[in-house]
Amino acid sequence: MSDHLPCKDCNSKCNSVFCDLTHDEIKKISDTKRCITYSKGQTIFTENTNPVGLFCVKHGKIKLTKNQENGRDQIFRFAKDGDLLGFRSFLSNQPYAVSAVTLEESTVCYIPKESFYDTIKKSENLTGSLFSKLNDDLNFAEERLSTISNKSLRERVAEALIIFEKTYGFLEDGNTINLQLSREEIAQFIGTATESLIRFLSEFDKDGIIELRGKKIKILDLKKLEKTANLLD
Amino acid sequence: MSDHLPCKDCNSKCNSVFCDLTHDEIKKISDTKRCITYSKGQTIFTENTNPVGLFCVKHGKIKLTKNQENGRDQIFRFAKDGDLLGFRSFLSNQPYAVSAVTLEESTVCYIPKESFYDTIKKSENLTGSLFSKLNDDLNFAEERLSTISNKSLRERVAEALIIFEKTYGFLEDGNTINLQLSREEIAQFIGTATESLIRFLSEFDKDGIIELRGKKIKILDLKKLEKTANLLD
DNA sequence: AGCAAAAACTGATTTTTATCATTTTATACT
DNA sequence: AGTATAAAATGATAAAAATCAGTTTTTGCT
Repeated sequence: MSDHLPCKDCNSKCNSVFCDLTHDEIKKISDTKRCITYSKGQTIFTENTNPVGLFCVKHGKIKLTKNQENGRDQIFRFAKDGDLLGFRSFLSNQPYAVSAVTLEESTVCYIPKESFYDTIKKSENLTGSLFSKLNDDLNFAEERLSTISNKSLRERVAEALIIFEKTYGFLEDGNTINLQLSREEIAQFIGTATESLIRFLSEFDKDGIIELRGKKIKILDLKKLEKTANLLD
Repeated sequence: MSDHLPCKDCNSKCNSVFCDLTHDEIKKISDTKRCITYSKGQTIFTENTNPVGLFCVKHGKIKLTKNQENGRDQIFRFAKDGDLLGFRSFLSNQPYAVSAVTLEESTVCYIPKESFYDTIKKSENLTGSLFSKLNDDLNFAEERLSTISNKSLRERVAEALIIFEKTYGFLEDGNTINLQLSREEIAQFIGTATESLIRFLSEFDKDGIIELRGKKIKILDLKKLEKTANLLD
């Protein structure tokens, strides 16, 4: 499935690194891009394969995972509207470090290497945005590193829910997290056993901090959740 | 203490992002830099303070740490000859995310923001090197994240020793790791309690994989150590 | 050299988390 | 709708790691 709205008219443009490009620059990208719609659970690219281009998320939710030696997956981070995928492999000329898999139906625009490379050479703005994006990713990774090595599982479970909300926000009701993951996937993000995760979710539910309805999670008491995550001073 | 060898004559030049600069470019950096020698345990810069420039390691060993909520420190990574410090804060115009503390006497060259900024605007090479350095740091952080969430403490202890060796190499004898940390610091890198770390070090020593002599650690059987770290196929 | 302080180490115990086994609930399919 | 299958949940137990308490060793200092 394909869909060729020009980049300049894309809702996600200004969440992306292309926000400050000139008309001509954005047109160049736009003319060479190809938009693809993936249904839930499809793989956009796979770790250790060679990239031919990069991807910009038009809309959707995507997990970035890595296969571990022990056979399990780990979720490293999430991508949302406007996020650029695979540009690190592009910049460093190396295979993809992670796999990208959709968490719901998502439309992603493929940008060939060449047109991106031409633009980056000319545009100072784009270079700056890319630095800033890389920097954000690194900050996120270091935050996670710090969380995983210093916080208890209980704290990490609470923090994960807050991260989900910060990344994708709430549904219209104002308190249901706008992301549906399996318990296994949540555990893969937190770095724990599924059963252990479930225990803490149930506990938070019992304590009235959250409400579980299948895969939907409502945050009933954000302050308490933040406190549980040890995120308040 | 100060020492003004021009960058072009610096041994660490080609371990640094300045390796491929032109004569003029390197001269500009060189003319504005200021080299400072720190003794062991001194702080070069502190997290959450505002950067006025960046630092290039002429020679020495430096730990990059972050203070955790629970009062403890965590060591994120290490810097060695040629490494650039504080450039992320520079690029993103944000306070330092980490503190830099010397692990032994180290000479570090301070480069004012302006001269670096001028160079980066003109030099495609420098931009490329910076991307590549950021990318390496991010890969390292993600590797660590994956290690900490998926490996047992035993495996992580073994892996840490290998990382120390990969970063700083061996002494002339060919098997003593060229880095002396306190047990507490090693634990801060691995993300564990000091006592737990000590137990595994003692175990490896007993098993003939390593030899402990105070803070000096000899690797007697690298293959076994790699196997213990789960790093072989 | 001798002493105080800090760091390294060891043992016992508790806490945390993973694992295994099983039941309950939800989901997908004809 | 009814059944097969997968996912979620719960309980019991085992394993891993942290903590606490104390001893030994090392280091730094006069």
